Amino acid sequence: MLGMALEGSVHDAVALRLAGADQRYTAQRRVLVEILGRTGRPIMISEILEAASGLTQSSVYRNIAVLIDVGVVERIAGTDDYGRFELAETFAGHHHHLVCEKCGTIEDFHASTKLERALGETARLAAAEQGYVVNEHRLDLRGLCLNCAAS
Amino acid sequence: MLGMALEGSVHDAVALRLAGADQRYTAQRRVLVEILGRTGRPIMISEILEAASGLTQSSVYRNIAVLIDVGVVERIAGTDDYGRFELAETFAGHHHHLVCEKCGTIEDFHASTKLERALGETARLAAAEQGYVVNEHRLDLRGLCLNCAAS
DNA sequence: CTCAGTGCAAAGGATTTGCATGCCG
DNA sequence: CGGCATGCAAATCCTTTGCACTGAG
Repeated sequence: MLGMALEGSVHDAVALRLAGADQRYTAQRRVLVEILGRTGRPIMISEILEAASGLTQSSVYRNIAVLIDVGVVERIAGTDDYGRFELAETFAGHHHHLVCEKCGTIEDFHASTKLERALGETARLAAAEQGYVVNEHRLDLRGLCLNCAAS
Repeated sequence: MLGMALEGSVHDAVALRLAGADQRYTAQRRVLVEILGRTGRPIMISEILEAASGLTQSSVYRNIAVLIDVGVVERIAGTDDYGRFELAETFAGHHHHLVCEKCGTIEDFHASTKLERALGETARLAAAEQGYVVNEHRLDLRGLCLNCAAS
């Protein structure tokens, strides 16, 4: 599983998005998408730098910014203030996060259809009540990951 | 409404928390609690400094840290990386956030009993499936605030 | 008196930007 | 060739910390 490449369709879709913004799908950007896609949880810049050698910190920041601009990557805020990044829901599918309050690690999880329905309804209600234009919802469950709960 | 003081019971409870940690409820800390309590949404340090004159930035950071330590204040992460702070749920009541994706402002809102029940159930399920110890849940609705939707 | 609390200035640390060079189209 | 992409280093900006002073108990 590890080391396996992402489906080509993902890269094609990303290339399309970049092309639409007159941006190139360079080797480094491809590596970033590959890493984020395989990891399956939001990761920090430092983790990206460890995952692949030969990447420069500033270029990673710049390329992540570009990928965010074209809607391929999303920035996730956890409990600490280290930025974490993952593929946007268009590519990774709709999901939510389990945030460890001790180590800050974030994992993905999928909610039940029932809950998603309730969330959608709430979004509509809140929008109606407060005049908000609600684009999406995010559910975070905070607690201790398997690792931190043990120690 | 604005300019109205918080109920004394809030200050009493805060004083108790601080005393439990051998900390004093100083004038400046009282001002912070007063501001956060009246604002009713998570605000940035800069907003706190504007809301009251005579506060020093470093002292505000330090006092906010103390209040977080004793569980009176919580740090909220939005879309930008400016830290935002509000009274903990023990004092402000359980609620969720409407996050404006344009200006970053965060507003509080309360969810229906039905949704809260569904959220609790989801937390239990996720905990069971992933071995997580879930302490709390957070629901963010992302979109545009009244102000930004207009412009 | 003693020690936490406060202010001011300097230090930290993640993130951003300027600039010269490299490389794709 | 032209312009975006990249590396390196310097600059930013929120936040934290060192240190001396003040004030409450």
